[in-house]
Amino acid sequence: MASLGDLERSIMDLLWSSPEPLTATGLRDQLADSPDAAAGRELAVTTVLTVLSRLEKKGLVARSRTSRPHQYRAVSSREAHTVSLMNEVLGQAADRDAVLSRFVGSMSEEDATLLREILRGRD
Amino acid sequence: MASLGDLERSIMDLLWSSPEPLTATGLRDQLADSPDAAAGRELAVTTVLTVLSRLEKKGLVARSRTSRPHQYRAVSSREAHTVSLMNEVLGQAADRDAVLSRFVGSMSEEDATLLREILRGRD
DNA sequence: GCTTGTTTTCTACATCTCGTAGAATACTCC
DNA sequence: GGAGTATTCTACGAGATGTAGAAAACAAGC
Repeated sequence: MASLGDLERSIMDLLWSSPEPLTATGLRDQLADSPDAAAGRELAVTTVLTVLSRLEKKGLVARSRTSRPHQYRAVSSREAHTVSLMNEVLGQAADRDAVLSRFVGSMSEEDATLLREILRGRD
Repeated sequence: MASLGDLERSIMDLLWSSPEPLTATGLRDQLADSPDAAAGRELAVTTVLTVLSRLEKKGLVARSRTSRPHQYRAVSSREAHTVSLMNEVLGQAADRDAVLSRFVGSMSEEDATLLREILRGRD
């Protein structure tokens, strides 16, 4: 349940960045304006709607059907999603200890320091 | 470059678990014996060979061609692979700080303790 | 060297996902 | 109830994956 296609990701990026829900047309316009190579295209609105439906089915997007141009928003934040993915990956590992150990070993000194602080804050 | 299909994963699991390199036939037999639902099937050897070739192309498997039944082994350990995936996920996050923070927040007290010890050991 | 059994490569097809969008349908508002 | 706008249905191409037969390559004995 992890991977997203390029367009799916571009759309999620816009939704994650937007504090307000967006419409399909709004998204289409933002995609066209985006400097992002993977997104800077002139897409049909139906294309965006199709992808939004798929994202909704995947549980990443929620839509409000009350008003007519439906309003779309990300179900969870980008960070929450990233963490879900990390936990998904970590979850299917038999040996958490070894994985976490290697994970920490693979990170930069800055990240390690950051992690220490986060752990200090946690209770 | 992340996701693996069910059969690919079953095969990688066997390779990761085996201290010795395995042959296609050996893998086929182990797959047949496996209680794993996703793997407990009678596959043709050619099927296993096809998947092994794909895994080799993905850089997950290496094979020795010197002797005739080729010997296949995982290029890196299961843990190393898991960590790669975690870093891949984390790497595409703009805000590492927020992600790591949430990640730590999402873990159990045991894992947090584990993490503290790992960080203590690290220098 | 040729035959035979084994192993590997080539080729192929079905299914699924994703990008893409036209056709058809559903709404809304005047 | 039209006209315009928005959504759903349907569809197709490309790529990934599961699956395996046909063909080619190879090893070993005769």
